[in-house]
Amino acid sequence: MMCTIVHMSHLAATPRLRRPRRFDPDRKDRIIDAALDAIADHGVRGTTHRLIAAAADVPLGSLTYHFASLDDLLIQAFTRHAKRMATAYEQHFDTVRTPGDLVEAIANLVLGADADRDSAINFELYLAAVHNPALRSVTQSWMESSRAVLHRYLDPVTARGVDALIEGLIIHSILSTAAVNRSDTIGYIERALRSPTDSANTPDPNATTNPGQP
Amino acid sequence: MMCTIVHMSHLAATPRLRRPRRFDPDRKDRIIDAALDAIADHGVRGTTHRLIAAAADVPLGSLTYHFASLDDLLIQAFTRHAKRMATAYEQHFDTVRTPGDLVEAIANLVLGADADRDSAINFELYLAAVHNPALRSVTQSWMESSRAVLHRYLDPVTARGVDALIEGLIIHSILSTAAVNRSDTIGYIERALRSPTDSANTPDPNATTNPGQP
Amino acid sequence: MMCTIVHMSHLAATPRLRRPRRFDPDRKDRIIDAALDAIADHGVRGTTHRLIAAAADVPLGSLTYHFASLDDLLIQAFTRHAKRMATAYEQHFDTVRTPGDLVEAIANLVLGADADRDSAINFELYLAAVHNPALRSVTQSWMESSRAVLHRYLDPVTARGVDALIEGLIIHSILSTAAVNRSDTIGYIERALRSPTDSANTPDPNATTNPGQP
Amino acid sequence: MMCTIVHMSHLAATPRLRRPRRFDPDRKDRIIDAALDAIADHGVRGTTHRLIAAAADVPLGSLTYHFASLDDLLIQAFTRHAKRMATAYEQHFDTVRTPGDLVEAIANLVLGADADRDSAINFELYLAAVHNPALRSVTQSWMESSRAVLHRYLDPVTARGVDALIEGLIIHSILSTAAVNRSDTIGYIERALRSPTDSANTPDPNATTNPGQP
DNA sequence: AATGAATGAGTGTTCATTCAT
DNA sequence: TATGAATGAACACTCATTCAT
Repeated sequence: MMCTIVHMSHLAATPRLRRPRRFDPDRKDRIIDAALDAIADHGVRGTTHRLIAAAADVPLGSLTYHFASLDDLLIQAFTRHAKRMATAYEQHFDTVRTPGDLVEAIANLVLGADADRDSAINFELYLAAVHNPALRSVTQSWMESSRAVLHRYLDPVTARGVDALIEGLIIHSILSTAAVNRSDTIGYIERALRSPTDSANTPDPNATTNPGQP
Repeated sequence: MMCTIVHMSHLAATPRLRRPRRFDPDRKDRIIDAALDAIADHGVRGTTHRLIAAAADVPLGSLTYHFASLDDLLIQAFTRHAKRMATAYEQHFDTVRTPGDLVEAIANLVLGADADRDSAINFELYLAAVHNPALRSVTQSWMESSRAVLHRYLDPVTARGVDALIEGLIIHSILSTAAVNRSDTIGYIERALRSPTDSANTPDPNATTNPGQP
Repeated sequence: MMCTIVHMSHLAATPRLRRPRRFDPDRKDRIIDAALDAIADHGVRGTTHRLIAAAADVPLGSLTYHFASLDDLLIQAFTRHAKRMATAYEQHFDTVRTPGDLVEAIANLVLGADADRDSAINFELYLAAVHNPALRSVTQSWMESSRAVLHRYLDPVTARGVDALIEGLIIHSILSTAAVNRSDTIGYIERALRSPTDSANTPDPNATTNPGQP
Repeated sequence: MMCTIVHMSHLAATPRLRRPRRFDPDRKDRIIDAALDAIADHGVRGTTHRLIAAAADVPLGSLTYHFASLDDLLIQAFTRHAKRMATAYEQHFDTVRTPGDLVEAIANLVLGADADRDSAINFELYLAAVHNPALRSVTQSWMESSRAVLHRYLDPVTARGVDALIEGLIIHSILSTAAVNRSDTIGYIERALRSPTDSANTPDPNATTNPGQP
C-alpha cells in the first residue's frame, strides 16, 4: 500500500493462459535451450525454474518432471552448450589450410567473441564448475576438444599455450570497454604460434603439418 | 501505532547465545573480509547476508546498517580485493631486474594461482561484472593496474598480450585437473615476450627496460 | 547449484504442527475473507501476510502463490468488500416504497453502522485509496453504485447530497463515543431530502418516485 | 547482483554529512511538524522514525530522545494538528455575519478541502483513532470544537447535522475524481441549515442568533 | 504421463528501539 | 544532554521441490 505500484512481475496470481496441451515431443530439448537462454541473459545466479519455464512456454511442473533438479537441468544445459561449442569450434577451423589461415581463424574467434552470447555462457560454465564438481568433466572435455582442434595444426605444447592465449584474449575483450585491436591480436597469436626456436615472424610451416588428429 | 497491535505469529525462533554488545571499531572492515571469504568459499551465488554475518560474527542487522544492500557490500568487497590484488601484483614484480627475472615472476604467478583463493575471487568478480555494470570500473582498474606493472618492463602492446596470456593460463590451471607444467609455462611466456621481429628466444632487452609508453 | 552449498544458518524455527495438506478448492476465497478480517481488526497498517495466513489457516507461501503481492491481495479484498457493500446497500433499500420508508432506511443504515465491521473496512478502503491509485476505481464504483441506489428515489443532485450526509453521519458515529440520536438523525435526513424549493417537512413525493435522470 | 542497480534509497551506508550540532531550541517542534509532513505525504502507514528524522534534519536518535515512542510522537503530532485545525476553523468563520455568509463559509471550506494536506492528515487521524484509543480524545475534542464554532450560528442539533454533512462532502470530494460543483454544494448546505419547520430556501435568520458560545 | 497447487525454508531488507559513549 | 552505532524481530517476497490428481 505504501508502494502504490502493483507489482505484476511474477506470474503467481496471473496464471498465463495455457495453450491446450499440445503434442510436444521435443519439449525436453526446448527446456534445455531455454535454460541456456536464461543463463546467457541472467547468469546462473538469476536462472530459476520459473524463468526457464516461461521462456520455454511449458508449465512449471514440466521442469521437475523432466529433470531431477535444477542442478541436473543446468548440467545438461551446459553439456549441450559445450558440445555445440566444440562442433562450432571444429567447423571454425575446417577451412584452415595455411599457417596464415590459422592465425586468421584464431583472430576471428577472439574478435568475434566480444559480447558474444556463447562466451557469456562459457564464462558461467567455468565459474559454476569451480563450485560444482559435476561440471568439471564438462569443462574438461570442452578444453580437450578445443585443444584437439588446435592439435591438428600444432604440437601439443603449443596448442595448450595458444588455447590459453585465446581464453585470456576473449575474457579481456569481454571485460574491456575498449575495442580490441585486430593487428595487435594477430601479433599475439603469431608469437604464441612460433616454436621457441623460431626466428621468423610467422608460425613455422612445419608446425601446421604437426602430427595429431588430421 | 503498530505497537498497539498484538502480533501473535513467530514465537522466538533462533535461540542464539546473546553475544555481549561489543566495542567493535573495525567491524565494517571485518564484514568486508567475511564477504570475500564467503565469495571464495561459496561463490557470489551462495553468498548471503546471513552467511557473511555468521562468518564475521556480527548480527544480521549489522550488515544492512553498514551497507545499503548486499550489492553494495559485494561491490565494496570486490573493490578491496582488486586493490589488494593490485598491490600484491606490484610487489610480486618488484624484484624483477632482468628479462629472465620477468619470465620467472610470471611463471610463479601462474603456477601459484592454481586453486588459489584469490583467483577464485577474481573469477567471481569477472563474472559478476558481466551482469553488473557497477563492477565494470573495478575490473577495468584492476586490468589497467596489472598492465601498468607489466608496462614497467614491456611495451604496451606486448603488455596486453602477456596480460591476456597470464589470464588464460591461470583460468586453465584452475579448471584443469592436470598439474601445470612449469617449463611449458615458461615457454609460453617467452614466446609472448618476444617482439614480432625478434629472432631470439628471449625477450628484447630494450623492451624489458622500457620505462613507459615509447 | 544452490543445493551444493551448505547453508548453516537457521536451524528449524517454527515448530508448527504439520497440518495435513488439504484439498481446499476455495482457499483463495478464504484468504480474501481472512484479509478483510485482518483489515477490520488491525487496519491495513497492521495487516501482514502472516496475520492473514494464520487467520485463513493456510501456510504463508500460499498467499504469494495466489496473490502477486500483499498489495494485490488488499486490492482484491477491498474489491470484494465493495461489491458486498453495494449488494447489501441495494437490498437495504429494496423494500422502500414511500418517502417515509426512504428516511427510515437511511436512518437504519446510519444507526446500524455504529462500530460496524463493514464501516471500519470502508474507512480503511477510503484511506488506502488516498495513497493507492489502484484503489481509486474501487472507491469510485462503490460511490457510484450507492448513489445509483439513492437515485431510484431521488434526483441526482439530491442523491449526491444525501450520500455525503450518510457518509458524514456514519463517520461521526464511528468516531464519537456518544450514542447517536435517532430522531435527530431522521431530522438531518429529512432536510437533505427536501428539494431546495420545498416548503414541506417531507421529501417531495415526485422526487421519491423519480425513476432516473429527470 | 542480479539486480544491477545499486539501491541507494536508505541512508544506512551513506550517512548524510551532519552539520555541526547547532543550538536548536525548537527542535522538538520541528520534529512534530516533520511528522505531520510525513503523515500527509506517506500516511501513518509509511511514516517511520527515519523518514521524520530526515525531514526534520535531525539525527535518528533525537526522535527517541524527545519522544518515548513513535506512537507517542504520532499522538503529539495529531494533537497539534487538531489544535491548528480548530483554530483555523474558528478563524474561517470569524467574518460570518449573515446566514448567507455562513453558507459561503461552509462552501469554501468544503471546496477548498479538495486534495488538501490538512484533510489528508485529518483522514489519517480518524483512521488511526479507530485502532488507537489514545487518539480518541483528540478526535473527540476536535469534533467538539468544530461543532462549537457552528454552534455560534446554529442550534446544537443542526450544528451536528451540518458538521456531519461537511465531513461527508469533504471526504467525497477527496475520493472523487470529478470536480465538486459549487452551486450543488451550496444547495446541500442550505438544506441542512433549514430547521425542520422552515419553509424558505435560506437558513432561518433566527438560527444565526441561536445561543451558544458567542 | 503430466501438471497445477501447494509448501516451508530461505532471502534481502526495514525499522522501532536500545545503549555506550 | 544527545547521538551514532547497533540489534533482532519482523517484514514482503522467492523458489526448489513435493504431491495429489
